Amino acid sequence: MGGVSPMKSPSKLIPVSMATKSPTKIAPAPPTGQQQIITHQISSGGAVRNILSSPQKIVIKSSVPQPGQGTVSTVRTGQIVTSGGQQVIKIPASQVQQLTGQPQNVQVLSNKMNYVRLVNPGVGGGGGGGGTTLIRPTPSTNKPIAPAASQPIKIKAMPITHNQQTNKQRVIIPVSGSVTTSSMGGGVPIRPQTNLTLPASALPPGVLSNTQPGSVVMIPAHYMSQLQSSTSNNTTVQMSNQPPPGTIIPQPPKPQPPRTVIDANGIRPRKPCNCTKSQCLKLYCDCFANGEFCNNCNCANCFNNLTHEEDRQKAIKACLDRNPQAFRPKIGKGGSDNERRHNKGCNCKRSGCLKNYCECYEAKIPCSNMCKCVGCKNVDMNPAVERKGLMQLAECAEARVNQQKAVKSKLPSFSHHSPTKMLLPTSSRSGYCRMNQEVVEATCQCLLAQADKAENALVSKAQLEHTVIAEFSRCLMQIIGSYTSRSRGLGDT
DNA sequence: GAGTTTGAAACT
DNA sequence: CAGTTTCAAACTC
Repeated sequence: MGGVSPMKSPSKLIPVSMATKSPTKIAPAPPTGQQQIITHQISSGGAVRNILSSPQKIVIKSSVPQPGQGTVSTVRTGQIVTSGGQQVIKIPASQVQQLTGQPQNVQVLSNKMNYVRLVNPGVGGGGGGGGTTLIRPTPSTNKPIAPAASQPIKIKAMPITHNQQTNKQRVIIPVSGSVTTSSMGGGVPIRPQTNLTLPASALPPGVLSNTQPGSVVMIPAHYMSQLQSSTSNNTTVQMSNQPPPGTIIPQPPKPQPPRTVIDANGIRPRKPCNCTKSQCLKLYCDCFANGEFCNNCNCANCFNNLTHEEDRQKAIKACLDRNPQAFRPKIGKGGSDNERRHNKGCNCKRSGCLKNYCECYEAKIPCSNMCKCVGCKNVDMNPAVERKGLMQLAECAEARVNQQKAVKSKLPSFSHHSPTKMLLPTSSRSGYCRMNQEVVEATCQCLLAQADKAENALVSKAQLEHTVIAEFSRCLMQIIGSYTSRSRGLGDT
């Protein structure tokens, strides 16, 4: 079978034991339904907090354009507002200012992977379509409002391309400029406007192209999420903690209990990483691999933050050089039924793909023919379940033969090998071949032929089953006979 | 919580 | 591209 179990058609199996955690390296399954209020917690002392501490107020409205959009809104920082059935995220202008040193306008995109983009006046971003919401800074803010921020801000929701699988919202904050927005209804995908040489599709969030006007900083949207959650608990942001202007250092506030709360989008918040040697700039780091800044992590010597943006970008580029798909979701849609599957497949050897070491198992999807795993038990349990039963029967029989032979020859038992990838002696270079697809299919065809034959003969169900089982027994003996004869041949040499 | 196991990523 | 090393998460005790 060429290393692939024929039973690994991607679909429905999900072992009962898989109920626990969301994959950390893998984008969670897409949430359903409309946008909901995000409930991430905001950390104390992190970049987010810094960003949020400004009294200035910007409303981000993210979602499908609806009638009623386009009204002018005045909001308070940190508030979550429902307007016209939509959720409104309020982002303090200082969040941008913290990052860029300048008042910024904000653009929010889409309801999944959203970006906020701040561009120079005249740089314009903006896309077409969709309604526009004008947002004004709240006059009652207790801080002076920067001139640029005092201008009404137009915000349009806009769909973002790619990353549909991650369902994460991200914010792109350009270095300076005014506000442009585009709506979800046909907006133009946001791309870095500067000299980034990476393809936009490969650009992970958090990439800062440069600090020139018009450049764009992409900020993982969980910052925004965190903002929201923090403000959902405390309707107003604590302004007293405002850091000095210009401080944009996302200090990963350390140890926090693992967040187990699932937000309203159905997304389990990312687990904090614990990287110690990678500086969170390699794909070992889940945060980095997911294109996110570290936040609330327990990592040491972390460079995956805005203060090390240059290093971070280098690392991103290095990763993309090695693998242009490095930042694409590992779980994609595959097959005719469009079910989730691991794009690369796993390579598990010892876990049987039944532990979270296995990325497929972790993502709660059965292994597919993309996988090169050994001893895979993370197989589809659906239609082919009967076939699988037969296969397992055959495999168990083979395993017994192997064990007996191993005992006789005092060789290591093969019993640890995959039941679905039983090794058979052969003349191949490796010395073994697997019970391959051809054998399985041939066996199945034999069984089907016998079943058809019996069916046509109008025999009883019991007789039909007996016929099939007898045929299977014959096939099995043939397979085993083939194995043992070859094995003898090999063993003698 | 320390130590071990595991497999992906990185490296050679 | 295969083999090895490094790394961090998962797991075990």
